[in-house]
Amino acid sequence: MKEIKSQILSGDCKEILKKFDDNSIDLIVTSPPYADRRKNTYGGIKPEMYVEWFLPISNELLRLLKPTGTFILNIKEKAEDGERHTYVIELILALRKQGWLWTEEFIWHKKNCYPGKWPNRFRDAWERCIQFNKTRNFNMYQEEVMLPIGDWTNGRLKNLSETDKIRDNSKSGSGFGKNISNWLKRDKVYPTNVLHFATVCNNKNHSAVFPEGLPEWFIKLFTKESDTVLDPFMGSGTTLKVAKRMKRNSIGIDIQSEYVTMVKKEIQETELILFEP
Amino acid sequence: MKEIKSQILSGDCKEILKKFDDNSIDLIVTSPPYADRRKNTYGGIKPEMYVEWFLPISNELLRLLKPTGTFILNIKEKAEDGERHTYVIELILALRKQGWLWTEEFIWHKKNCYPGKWPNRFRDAWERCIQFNKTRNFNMYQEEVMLPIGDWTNGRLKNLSETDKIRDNSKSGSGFGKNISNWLKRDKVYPTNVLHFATVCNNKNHSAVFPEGLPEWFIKLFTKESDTVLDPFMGSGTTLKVAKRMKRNSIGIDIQSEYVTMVKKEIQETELILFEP
DNA sequence: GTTCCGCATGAATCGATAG
DNA sequence: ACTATCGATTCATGCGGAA
Repeated sequence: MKEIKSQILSGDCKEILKKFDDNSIDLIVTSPPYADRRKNTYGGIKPEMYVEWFLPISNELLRLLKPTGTFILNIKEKAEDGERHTYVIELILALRKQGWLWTEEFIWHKKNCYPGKWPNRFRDAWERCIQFNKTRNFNMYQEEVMLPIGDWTNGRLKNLSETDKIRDNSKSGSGFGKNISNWLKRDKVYPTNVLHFATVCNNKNHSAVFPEGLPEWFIKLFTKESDTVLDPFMGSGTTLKVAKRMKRNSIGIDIQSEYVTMVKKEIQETELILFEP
Repeated sequence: MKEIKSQILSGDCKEILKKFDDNSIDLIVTSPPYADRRKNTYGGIKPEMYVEWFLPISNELLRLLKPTGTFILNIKEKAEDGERHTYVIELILALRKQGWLWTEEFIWHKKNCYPGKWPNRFRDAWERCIQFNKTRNFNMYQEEVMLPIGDWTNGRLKNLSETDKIRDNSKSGSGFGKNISNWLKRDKVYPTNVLHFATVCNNKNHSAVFPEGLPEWFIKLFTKESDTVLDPFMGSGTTLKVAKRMKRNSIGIDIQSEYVTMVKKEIQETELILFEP
């Protein structure tokens, strides 16, 4: 059995990332601090400075990602003074200019979003999970994230006549009829680019920014066992915990030492459990 | 009873819009031709030219929208050569520069999205409904789009025992128990910025780009009766039909005269039905 | 009057082939 | 090399006729 390693490092990822080799990471899943002029965590990056602040970091990420690797950026712009900020879409443009390919934008639909009421807007129930790649030949293991097929098959495809099973696509060319018999055996479908996950609502002081299901989905989709996953803004370490459980090597970085201490402790506890008889 | 008017005009909206007065429209809901789509009907605007093509039109829209009005733009960028195009997010930036406020981005989750399979991406199941405003003091009638609350209340009511129902009935004598009627009153909740609508896929005549529920939702939310709704890219006229049914005045424009003829006919039929004894 | 079932269709995307 | 066309792939839904 190959050993799985979890590295947890304390400090500014802009500097720490420089220590890692070129083309060594299979997947980056991260949720960087959002621009916010009010809060003081991470020094409170101002919206106007966000792109400028992020580009040196993403430049390192581009260097150390494998050509077959993927970068998933979970982010959502804040509303301020009645408008959505533009720093996220400006960041997309800047990252493309930096050499990234903007492959896709997944929507994370937060089924139980934060409560609240405002006169000019409704509750924000979605975030962007933006997919960037270094090349067009990235790894994607689509079968790993297939879903149970919709209920419509129960009442519909259950009992097709023999003629339907034989029927080819001579009539319409719509394609549906061609391999109709395949559908009888099928019980799974590929997902879409809209992901439904409930938010985490724990009472701990260090709350996770996303539920475990979110990094788990991307780790399944873009890596295999023994691959290496990086989260340069580790926070409470959700990505790391999931990576470890799924037998992926992982690297987590955070500027706040209390997070680092906490995650190290939790990961060690996991190790103890894993090696118990 | 006030008369409700539906104006249906044929031609290039860039020119026709010039005829309308400043500050005369309460809501614009439209789905312009997407880049490189509908080549036969709109000539297929090249992605690189999209912003340039749209800005003169949006300039007119800005002029004729009331200060309290709202502009909803339904659009989605295509994937090409392995990447998402950037013209939509460039358009957002350009519209802000033109003077629009980017208030919100609603997600239309298409539950029955187009099928297909590719090695590098999943099916695209969402579109943007981008909200722009002229001022921060736009009208928003949030109560009009409240939703029945989810399983929580349903389950609660469903699980009430017979004795509970009888007991409550005996107290009030009004058919519904006091407690139950309280639950019913509280049976609504505000929606979020994620909208779930199936796409239109019937085997009827000209197909609509969005289901009636979509413009209906925005018309409820941003207008009241006798207000005026505009769709400069009318197409099969979904927005117009819904506006008429909801007693809003409406203006529809399309460059294709066959669409104009068709919608005119359908709207007239609606009138006949409305005025029948 | 329901329920069931056949059928067509949809702002899709990629890769190969042809001009 | 660059563009246009075509085939292959895939899934949830509304409509209408039948049971």
